[in-house]
Amino acid sequence: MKKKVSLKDIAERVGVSITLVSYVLNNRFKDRINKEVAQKIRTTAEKLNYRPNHIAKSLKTNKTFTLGLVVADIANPFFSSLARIIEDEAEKYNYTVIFGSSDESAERSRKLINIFMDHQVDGLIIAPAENDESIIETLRKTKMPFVLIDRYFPDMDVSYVVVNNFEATFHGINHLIEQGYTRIGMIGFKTRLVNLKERKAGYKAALKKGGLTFNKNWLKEVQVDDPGIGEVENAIHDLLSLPEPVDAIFFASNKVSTTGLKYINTLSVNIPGDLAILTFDESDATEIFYSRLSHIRQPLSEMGTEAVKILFENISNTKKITQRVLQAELVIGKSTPVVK
Amino acid sequence: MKKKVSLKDIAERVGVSITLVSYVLNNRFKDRINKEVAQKIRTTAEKLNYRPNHIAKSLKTNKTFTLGLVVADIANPFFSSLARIIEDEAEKYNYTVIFGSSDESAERSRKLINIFMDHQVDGLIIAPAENDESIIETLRKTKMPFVLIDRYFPDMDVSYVVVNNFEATFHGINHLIEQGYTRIGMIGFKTRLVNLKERKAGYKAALKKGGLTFNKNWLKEVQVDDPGIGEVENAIHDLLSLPEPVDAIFFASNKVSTTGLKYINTLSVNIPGDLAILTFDESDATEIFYSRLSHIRQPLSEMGTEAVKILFENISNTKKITQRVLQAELVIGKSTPVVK
DNA sequence: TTAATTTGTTTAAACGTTTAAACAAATTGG
DNA sequence: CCAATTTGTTTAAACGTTTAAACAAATTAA
Repeated sequence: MKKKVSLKDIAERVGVSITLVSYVLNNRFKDRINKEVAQKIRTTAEKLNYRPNHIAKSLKTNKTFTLGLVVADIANPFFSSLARIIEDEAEKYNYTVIFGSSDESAERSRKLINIFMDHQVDGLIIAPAENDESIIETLRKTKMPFVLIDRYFPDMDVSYVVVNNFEATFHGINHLIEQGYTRIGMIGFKTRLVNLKERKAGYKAALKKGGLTFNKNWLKEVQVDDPGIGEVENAIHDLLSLPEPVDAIFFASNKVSTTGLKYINTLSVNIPGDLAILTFDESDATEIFYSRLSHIRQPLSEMGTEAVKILFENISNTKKITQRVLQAELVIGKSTPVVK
Repeated sequence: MKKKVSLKDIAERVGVSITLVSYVLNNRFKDRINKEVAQKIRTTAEKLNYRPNHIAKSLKTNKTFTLGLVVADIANPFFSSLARIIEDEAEKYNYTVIFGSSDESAERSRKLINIFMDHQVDGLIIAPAENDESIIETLRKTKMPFVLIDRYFPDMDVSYVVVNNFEATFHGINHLIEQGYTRIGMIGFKTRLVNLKERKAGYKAALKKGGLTFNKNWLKEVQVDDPGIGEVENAIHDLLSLPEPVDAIFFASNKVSTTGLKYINTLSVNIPGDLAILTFDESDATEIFYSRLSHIRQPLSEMGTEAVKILFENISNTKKITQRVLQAELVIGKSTPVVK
């Protein structure tokens, strides 16, 4: 097929100026423009199958109707579900989403953010990685609107949407204690990411409040990035091999819970008889693992829509900072029954 | 912070023409250009924190270094894993990916493809929906390079990367028969999508070859798009309530297997004692379901890299059509033991 | 009847790049 | 020493839009 048709082609065909064609197709000055000419322009545009060149438009208007999404890993169901919600929400504003996975690396984050800015996105939604403070800080000094999601930096004055990790975990662990568990292990992450640190803090606080003294052998921390073959497996093994093995395990995210559960499947451990399970995040695992798992459910849908909403407020109103902490909810399944 | 810096700003600062700045920063004519001037340009670019305006560049060069990815649903782990692979692969070519979910609707497919083309993407990777023939056919007549993935249209002369659905399923069902199962149910889809029809055909062919006469009560077909609340659950219920219940179920995709397994969990059916399970696609469920599931594994990584490779061949060489059928592999787990 | 206004359309510049072509100055060749 | 070449740089047009401003013709007002 032939060349792409431009306003010029239509203009020539109809015998008018490019400007007029532009006005008609953008419905501007409709009270001024001759109805018949307008109609003719419209029909030839249709006939020639005209599609506006978004790039040219963007160059002039400085709006690309594109937004950049930086997540840790789009293959992680947590982020892909979020991505889907963001996609749908963005579509309502006629926006398209370009995405990238940082793999929890600050270097990759920076690279992605730069690339997206080079592409002149109108805004960014970012799940920042561990050492992204400086990147985000530079971004803040820029006129580029953005919202952090899932993770944030406590005393940085930027928009974000996160959940109440501390309280949610606190409640979760508290639930375990109330059910009668007394040796509660946790598999978390070796990281400075606040959302994950809050989960750790919530765990410890709940133990304390429940009158259980924290035993450092109960807390296992793995790498956030590069999974580390067998790290989770070893952690579980260790927790179960203690002189007094744990009677419950709290998985701090879907990532560890998924690998963890796979491993537990290979052991002859009876859930929840021998071991109770509580996990942060919902996933297929939550329902498929043979006893329905008790878990802490993040309001994904709300997170996504809020993030987009805040971003667009930021895009139009500029520099309005909104920080939202949503409530994660404890869903009690069958993996944490009352201890007999 | 201030305005974005452009080539013009650098040019003015250094006291040279915009052209020269462009040449230097793009490393063109390096043998001609005065080393010191070049250096000065580079350092001021650095100092001003110059970032090229990709949009302006694209307008001139007609390349956006962006590609569009259309999947059924980015939240489906099958597609998000694929997306991740495509992302990584595209990055090697310095490409960014914009994505959209069609929800198996032709109308949405068309819309997404149009949007992506308006954004002047350099190419498209598309998992087409059920009635996308005409859209793809129009696309074919265009100069836009594209590759279909996962699904294709048998006698359309376009590039694609798919798997051998028929044979893979045939082998899978054959395995069940060899293990001694004689009443094998299938939960598939009510659809015209070839990849799924091939799975059905493979199922039937294997039954026939195995000397089992196909019983139409064994085959349940659900909607591909709009899941239909309880459809899968009812199907399973029916299969197990037959006068002679099935002794094995083949799930035709991760989508049905995930919901199916969740439901089976709520029943008092013993897997694999009462019921063997075979599923197409790998997912967390495959390993987490308490007996490791036998399944048919699609070579996701190969699919993604091949698709990108073919797309880029198409982008540079133009109109070279490549059709790749990759081999899906039967992974024998513990859900399909020999019948005693 | 002429000035002011309205109507319908065009001109021209701009957005930030790329790139072919032009050009002046310096260098080389014969 | 002059012509030809090389070196280093600039001019100008272009990509496909948008948009302020200009404009000519028709209409209205006084």
